[in-house]
Amino acid sequence: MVDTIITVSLGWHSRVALRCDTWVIDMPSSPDAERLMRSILHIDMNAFFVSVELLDRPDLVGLPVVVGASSNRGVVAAASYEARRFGVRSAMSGAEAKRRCPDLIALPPDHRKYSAMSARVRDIFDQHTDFVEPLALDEAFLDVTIPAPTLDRAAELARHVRQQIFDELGLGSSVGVATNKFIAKLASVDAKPVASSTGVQPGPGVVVVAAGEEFDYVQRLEVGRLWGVGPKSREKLGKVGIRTVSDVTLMPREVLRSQVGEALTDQLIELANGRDNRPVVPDREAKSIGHEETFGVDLSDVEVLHAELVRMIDIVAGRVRSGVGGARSWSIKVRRNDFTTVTRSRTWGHPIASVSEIVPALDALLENAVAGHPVRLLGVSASGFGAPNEQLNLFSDAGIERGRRDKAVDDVRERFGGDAIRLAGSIKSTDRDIPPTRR
DNA sequence: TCACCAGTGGAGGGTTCG
DNA sequence: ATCACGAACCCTCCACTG
Repeated sequence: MVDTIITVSLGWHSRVALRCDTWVIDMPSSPDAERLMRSILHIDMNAFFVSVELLDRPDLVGLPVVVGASSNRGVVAAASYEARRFGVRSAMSGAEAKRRCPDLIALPPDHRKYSAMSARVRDIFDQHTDFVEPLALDEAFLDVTIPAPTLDRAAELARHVRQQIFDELGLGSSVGVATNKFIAKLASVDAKPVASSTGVQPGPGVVVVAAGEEFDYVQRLEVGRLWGVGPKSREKLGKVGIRTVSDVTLMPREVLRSQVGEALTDQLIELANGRDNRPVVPDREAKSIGHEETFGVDLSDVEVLHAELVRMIDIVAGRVRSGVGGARSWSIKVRRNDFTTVTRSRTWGHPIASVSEIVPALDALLENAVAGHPVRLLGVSASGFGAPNEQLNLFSDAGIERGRRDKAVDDVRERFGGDAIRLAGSIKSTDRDIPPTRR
């Protein structure tokens, strides 16, 4: 587990960092709490998608711009601060955004562009620490304890990184500095610009929550600000009179547990006291890979659904093969037109990724999941990754054929692009030259 | 035969987050 | 009835094992 051990001397005591795992502190004698302190940064890009687009469209700077929501069906993926003045928020429907701000400019999203820019931001982070944990394209945690053992030094570093991102990439960001992840993330919110109906205030850019002030910092916050408390849990907590973070610290453990369960209770108590000992984990590996789509119109035709299923399995299996190679568990997800959602899954004794092996199994689950209802959404996902067992294939001709075919498909796509080849099973009967088979 | 363990792993449903 | 998508994680039930 431990691939690198770094020891640094920090004055009269030393620290040992176990890479990819956790922090262990070499503690000589006195029970000085400060000794356990880490320097954590939460860096959040300001209106990231929009800001990236504006680099190519300087004419739009200062105007209300959103990415996404170009059709009335889509939602806002990111909004400029000028757009936020009108109450436009991310995840808002396009129709609603347009209603609040009639002059809104909506740009189509270009995910590849944002990924590329995100990688450049990441390069800057990497110059300052090995401990970078991305949360999304536009935000990350950095453990900078090694270059900046005090929060003052960390704040200095934060200002430097922020300046560097602006100078080299032309993008704005906000940084929270604290002794743990949770507090750092809260602080980065306070570091952001503020858009009100009167105008856009710049915001401090870097906000530090000093060591020892974590508890006071969170007490007055609304309970929904705690990580893991969404609308449902908020509702449950409200039933027992909990509205603020402070209420959580005053409530008996058992009451919390009865409302939100064991795991969340433990987490809430820690966070509500301003504590959070989760390490910054670099290079987190994906535990599942999936793909799902909501159809333009609800689908009822079994044959069409089958074709869609094959298409999605093909997409996911391709990604799985290009990763670890195979997955033991494969599941489908069906959302019916009445919004009920069901999942069905199957687990194999060994990892697989061969379409011809997966399709029949998931197809059998599909019928059961659909149960005659029109389908609004269909999804496929894989988990339990591992290398597929080649040995098994060697003993059967069919296995060898399977392996060869999937490999051939991957190769064609590699050279000629993802659309160059499709599986026959993913072609709807109406697309074919032959009439649909009767069922 | 019943009850109880404790642990493990699969299934299926659900919540949260960005 | 907040919309889409992708992922992580949690809870509960259940079967199996020793």
